[in-house]
Amino acid sequence: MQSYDDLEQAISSRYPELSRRLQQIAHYALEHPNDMAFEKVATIAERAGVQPSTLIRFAKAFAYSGFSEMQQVFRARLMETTPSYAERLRRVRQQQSPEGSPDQILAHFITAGHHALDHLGQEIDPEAMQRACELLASAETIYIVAQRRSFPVAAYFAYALGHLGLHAHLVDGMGGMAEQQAAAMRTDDALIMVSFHPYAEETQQIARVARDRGVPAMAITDSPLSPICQLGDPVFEVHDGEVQSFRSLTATMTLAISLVVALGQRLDLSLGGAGACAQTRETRDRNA
Amino acid sequence: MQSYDDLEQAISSRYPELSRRLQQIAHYALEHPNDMAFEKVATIAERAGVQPSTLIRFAKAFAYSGFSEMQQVFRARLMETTPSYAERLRRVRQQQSPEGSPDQILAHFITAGHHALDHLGQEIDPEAMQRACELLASAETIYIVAQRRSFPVAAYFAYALGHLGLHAHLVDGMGGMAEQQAAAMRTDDALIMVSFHPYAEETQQIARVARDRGVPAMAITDSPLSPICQLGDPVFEVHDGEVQSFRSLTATMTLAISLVVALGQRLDLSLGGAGACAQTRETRDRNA
DNA sequence: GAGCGAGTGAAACAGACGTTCCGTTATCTT
DNA sequence: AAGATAACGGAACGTCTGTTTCACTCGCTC
Repeated sequence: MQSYDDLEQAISSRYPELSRRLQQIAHYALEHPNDMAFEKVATIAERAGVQPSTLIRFAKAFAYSGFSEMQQVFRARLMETTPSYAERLRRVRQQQSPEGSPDQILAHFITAGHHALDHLGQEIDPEAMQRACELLASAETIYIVAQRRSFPVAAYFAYALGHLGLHAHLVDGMGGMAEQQAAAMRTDDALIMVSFHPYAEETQQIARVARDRGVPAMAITDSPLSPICQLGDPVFEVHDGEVQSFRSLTATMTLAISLVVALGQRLDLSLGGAGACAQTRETRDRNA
Repeated sequence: MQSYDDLEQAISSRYPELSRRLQQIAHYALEHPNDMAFEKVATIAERAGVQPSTLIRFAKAFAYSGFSEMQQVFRARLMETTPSYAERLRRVRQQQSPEGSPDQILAHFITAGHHALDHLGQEIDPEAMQRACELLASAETIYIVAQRRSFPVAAYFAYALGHLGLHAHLVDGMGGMAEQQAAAMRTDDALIMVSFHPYAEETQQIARVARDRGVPAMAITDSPLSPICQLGDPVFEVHDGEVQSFRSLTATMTLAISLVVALGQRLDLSLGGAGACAQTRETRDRNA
């Protein structure tokens, strides 16, 4: 029982057979693992509303020699993955521009990526994701438009949606035919727009075409002031790290894959179980 | 001096004026903050090679009432951002397949992204990044090849390298002309290959052409068993999260942007200061 | 309802801990 | 070179901590 995972599981599973006071401690331990790691027995006992001796009984009930030995497990939990992550976040907060050797630059973007992912989780509206899934699930054909720096995201959408067996059409503007490609959109289709500052004109153009033709459109962008904000619904605002105009697409790509997988699950469910599952597996083998 | 950031900065800045033993402790404290948070005075003293009393002198030198008070700062550091992040990582380790509502799926990929970034930092060889930069810096034209799921990475490379003012050529195989496009490669060019399981045949084909023609080639792939491992140098092995065959490109894209920025910095340096800087800024404004 | 056993609370104990103190050593000044 | 000052090592001290012990209570069984 040296890992916290094991201990946590043991506490959970043996909870019912514990005595009342021991349950009280189990409750407190799982809810305040930080206290368990740092505080003295007396402090924890007081906060949990038990006697210090009961804490030792608790530890012994889980085969530790005493409380101190159990406390080591709670401390190890804080040491395992944490320090490097928190450490690096701290660095980036202080030093904004990446400098030095290539691996220092890599370390910088890794940290910036962590940051972006954290924010992504906090800022995305669950209800908007739900709406986006429904929008895409009911579309006959899905058009995707994104230029320049956003283009890799579009390429990813096109590839992944194709894998779900959906009709996905990448409006790449090849041969200057973007608007002609977009002109084929119908009201039972859907459009995915991705655009970041300074917002390529071509993308806005197609967004307006979609609005005029009544084609439902969702958007991924970087600011509520973005011109495509009024042209899409739902709109996802993503804040990726940016350095010297080079935007890391970490958060954006994560949002993209999440949408695709959520959509895939929704389609599986609506088709119902086994058959759909087989279809997914069949699709899977065509990967590159 | 209640935040770890302040303490760290104070230790760094006052380091020169400290006595020899106190410097010894300063060194140890910054390198082993975990020990400082958890271990007893005697343990830390032994590991740092000083007497316990010296540790108290150290703490008092930074205006703490004693060692214990200073230790609280090191402990607080571990509590601040940690639990949620480590907690989520733990969940993902247990539950591999994402299920549930769209935002739960998003949360899953966010955590997987954190994971992938952590590993990226540990696994990438700094020396290989250095070599890759030199390779790309000295190339006349940079060719990029990647198919299907890897294609978004190639698109990103092509866009970003173009922004550095380099000749970047995306071998997209349009119209089945991939090999003809590749045939233009010369020995003073360079090739970037990106390929993940199951390794598109077209990419391997072009990799062989490059080898036969003596064109230096770097590779990003997902396994040492990948067929392009022997065809490239340096080779970067990246382990992105994968769910139901949908590969999150988080780590790969982070590596890509890092390479590009490191390369950009190298070019700036070799061109020398102001002029190159202005060029970068000029390029910046053309972004989309 | 009496006897039994596990569970619990509170105080006592032994050991460890952080801290202080003082003799010694090193470093810089005059 | 000698003194003065700061730094240091190591032992001693008093406190605090984890643990143990034991008396007591509660809940069950016969």
